[in-house]
Amino acid sequence: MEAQSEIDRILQALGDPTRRAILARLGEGPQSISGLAEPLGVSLTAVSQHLQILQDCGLAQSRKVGRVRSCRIDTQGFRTLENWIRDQRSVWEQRLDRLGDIAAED
Amino acid sequence: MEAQSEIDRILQALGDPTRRAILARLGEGPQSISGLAEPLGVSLTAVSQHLQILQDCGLAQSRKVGRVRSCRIDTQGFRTLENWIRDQRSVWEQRLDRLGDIAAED
DNA sequence: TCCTCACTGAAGCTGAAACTTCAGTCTCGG
DNA sequence: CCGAGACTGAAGTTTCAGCTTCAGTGAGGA
Repeated sequence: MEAQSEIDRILQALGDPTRRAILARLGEGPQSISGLAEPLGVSLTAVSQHLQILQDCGLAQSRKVGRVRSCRIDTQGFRTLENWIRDQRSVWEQRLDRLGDIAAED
Repeated sequence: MEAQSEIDRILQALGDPTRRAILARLGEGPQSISGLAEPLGVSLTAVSQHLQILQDCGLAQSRKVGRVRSCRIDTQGFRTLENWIRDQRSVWEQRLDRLGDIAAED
């Protein structure tokens, strides 16, 4: 299980509650690393590590402004996720339409 | 962090690669526990445990037919996930429209 | 210039999650 | 009724993701 796809990395990233809390906060507007760390009660290092993961799969962005890192939501990863779910559903629906086995098995 | 919401449990469930593999297989049609375990190279017990988690958050269903457990996709959890993403996006888009700070900050 | 503030990198710790084994239970075919 | 096959439950093991601390680095204010 090496070299995951983007959707794998997105789902894995969203699996962690601290990262979801970071994203929720970023949803309200841009934040610094300290601004994110404080309400969560974790170290700056922890937030930096999470942010790296969120950036690597396109769920967050950041850039350094002076000595402060400004973090924000990246919508690209969420679009990827939305498309993935749509694709999944269409696969099942096609299969179910084709076989018509819902009523048959239930 | 006790008593997670349904969307939290869904995302946490999808975070695991083995569970995603199980769902991918179920996407092709119903399967028994053994049918799921064999290609994954894990024990039946492991699959049972994962299935329990997937059922608890509405991503899979199963029922026992004789001595075989028949497992399938549950679309309910995926609908919940799809709605969650839509909601998230609409929140950000509202904020960005209101503040018009994309160009201003970049 | 010097100090503080905001972070970063390296390295180690720890608890929860994923996995295993093994001993049942229940179903079905012969 | 007996045996094999499909799971299930309990209990133990192990890995690793998320966390910490601490020692830098580099920006900016006094």
